[in-house]
Amino acid sequence: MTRSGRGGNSSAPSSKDVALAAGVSQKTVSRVFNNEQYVSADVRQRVLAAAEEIGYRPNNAARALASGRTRSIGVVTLGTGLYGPASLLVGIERAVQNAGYALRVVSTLEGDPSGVAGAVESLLEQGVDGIVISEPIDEGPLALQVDVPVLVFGAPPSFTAPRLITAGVISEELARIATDHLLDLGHETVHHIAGPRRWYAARDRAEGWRKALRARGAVEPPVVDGDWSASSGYAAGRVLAAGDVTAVFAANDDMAIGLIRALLEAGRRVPEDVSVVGFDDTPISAYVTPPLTTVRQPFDPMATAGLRLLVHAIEQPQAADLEPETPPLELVVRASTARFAVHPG
Amino acid sequence: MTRSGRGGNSSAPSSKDVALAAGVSQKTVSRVFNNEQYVSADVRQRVLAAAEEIGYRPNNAARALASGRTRSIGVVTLGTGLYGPASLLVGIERAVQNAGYALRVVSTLEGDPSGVAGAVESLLEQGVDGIVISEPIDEGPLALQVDVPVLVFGAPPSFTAPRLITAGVISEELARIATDHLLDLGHETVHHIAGPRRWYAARDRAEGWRKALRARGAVEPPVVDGDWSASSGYAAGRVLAAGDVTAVFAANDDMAIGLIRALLEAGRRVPEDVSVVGFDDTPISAYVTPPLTTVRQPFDPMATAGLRLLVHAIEQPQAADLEPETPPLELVVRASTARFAVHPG
DNA sequence: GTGAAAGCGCTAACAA
DNA sequence: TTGTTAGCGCTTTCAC
Repeated sequence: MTRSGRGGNSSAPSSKDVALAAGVSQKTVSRVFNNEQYVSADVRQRVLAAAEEIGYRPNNAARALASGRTRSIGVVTLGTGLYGPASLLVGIERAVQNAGYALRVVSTLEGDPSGVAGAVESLLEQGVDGIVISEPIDEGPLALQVDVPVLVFGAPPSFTAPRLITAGVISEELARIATDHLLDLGHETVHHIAGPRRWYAARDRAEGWRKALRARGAVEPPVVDGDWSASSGYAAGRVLAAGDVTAVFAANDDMAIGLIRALLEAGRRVPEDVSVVGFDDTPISAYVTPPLTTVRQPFDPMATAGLRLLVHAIEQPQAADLEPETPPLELVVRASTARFAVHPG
Repeated sequence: MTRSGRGGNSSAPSSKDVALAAGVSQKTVSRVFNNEQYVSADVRQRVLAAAEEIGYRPNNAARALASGRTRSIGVVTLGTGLYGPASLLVGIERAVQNAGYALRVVSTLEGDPSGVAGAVESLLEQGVDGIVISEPIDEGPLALQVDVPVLVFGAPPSFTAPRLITAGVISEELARIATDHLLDLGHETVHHIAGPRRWYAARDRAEGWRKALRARGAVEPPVVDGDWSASSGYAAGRVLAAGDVTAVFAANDDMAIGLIRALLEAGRRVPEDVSVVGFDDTPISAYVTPPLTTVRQPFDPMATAGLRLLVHAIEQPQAADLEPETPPLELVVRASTARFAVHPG
């Protein structure tokens, strides 16, 4: 057992080994692997060949320690498979990689005592150059003591951090569009099945719905609470089916699907008796019965746009923040909505 | 500007600063933060207080460099929002955190030239103690040169690595259960809408379906190819509706939903004319019309069980691998399947 | 129980 | 264009 006794696998070749094999200094190897200028093509070749030969792989921990930068971004996500958060995470993954950064993920189970603050702390320990908080929920005012930039999707008013960037605040706008669509079809008012109140995304949608109603002077029916699940949409549907409803805007497609099921079971036809609009445009929404009218969340553009701001803040700390761009908003009209007609019964 | 010029933020306190403040040696601070023994309660208190006071946070890069271990696990995932991969990722996230490790994620877009090998390489550079390959697709024989243990979900025969662990090989079994259910209902045979052939998960399901048919001596209709999307299920449904079908097993719920839509549009009733079974038990499957009979993929137990093996292999490199445990298999019977009856028409 | 010294593999600053 | 030197913040070894 002649291991070095020190860190890790004594056999993993270091840049020193490469230098030795290529007959150059260790610093030159470093230059080559960082694509610095002032390395002759010849030397670069030799170094690369030697590295390949002995199976050298740069050690990121050492690099991070020496440079103080990790070229990695941490994301705080919710530990749920919900379509929204999951899709946003996928978009963030892609965008982070495209920007040339590595991704570290910490998930905060809902109800987690340490919550977002704990997750951020853990990312900071791991070492990240920037942090993304995806789909935040309200856990009370939160002051983040961080010196890296923090990107939050959903502009929650109770977050503070020295270098806070917000992006993707379009739920409200989309909710207005959804509600307006129903109002435009002649419905006197629109009911709303909301997501959990602690979610900023749920609040934004409820707010957009409310504003659309007020703008038309429509009466504002009480919000029915859901938890994003189809099952909660179903429960809400049973409640709504008992009263008189002609139009419902559900805060996501899953709840819309549960709602439709409850409506059908109660003998209400969709869209003849009740029009339903969802939110997200999940891939199956076009194939349920009836195909669902919904608004599309542009997750990928949101992630790309947000990351652009974050990377800018990381790499140009002095510069002013970039202007956020607004991703395209889209209403997808399918068969779950129809013009309001006075009931024959 | 009196920055050290060296790595990172010169103001971030180090264990040396804590040592100074607490009047102990730097090594003692290290002991405290690693919960080593042989530190008096008194000293431990003082160190912790001092650390708190000056806002000390251990630096993981330095720790990794010195120890050769990162206490992090890397996962190679597909950059898709598909329910299966996304749910498995969520389970892995949770399991990794529970095991006290940090998570690094690299996604491989399908069609990515460097593919899994490139993703693994990038994780190795980042430094991980173990690697998880989630939902792999076949990119040809792949020999991973890695000295950390690698956990693969789905036991693909063409992966090799010095310390390979496989878990979650239950798709085939579940597919048999789904197919048997239809056969038990009296259907003479069962059609299959498969996922993309490059996915091991798709192959396993097709294989389970095939074995179930053979075990009963049922004729084996040609497989209809899908791509996991509801849209491809719909396309497959149009094809199937043209022939005579009484029972279909779709390789996931989304395709089943698309299929049902196509069937309904073609005037076939579900389940009266055609029975349909899906795969996954997505949260909405109970609320579509008709509610879908499906088999449940136990993602969380799969992730937990897999990670147990991986962490064991990381922490007890000498010991034999643990025995894999089989998560519970579950058929969820709802309203999309019915006993076969000779058509009145 | 505690501390001193060395060094993990790399980058930064400066020199040649 | 290349090399030398120092040192990032920690863990390891070994001495006390």
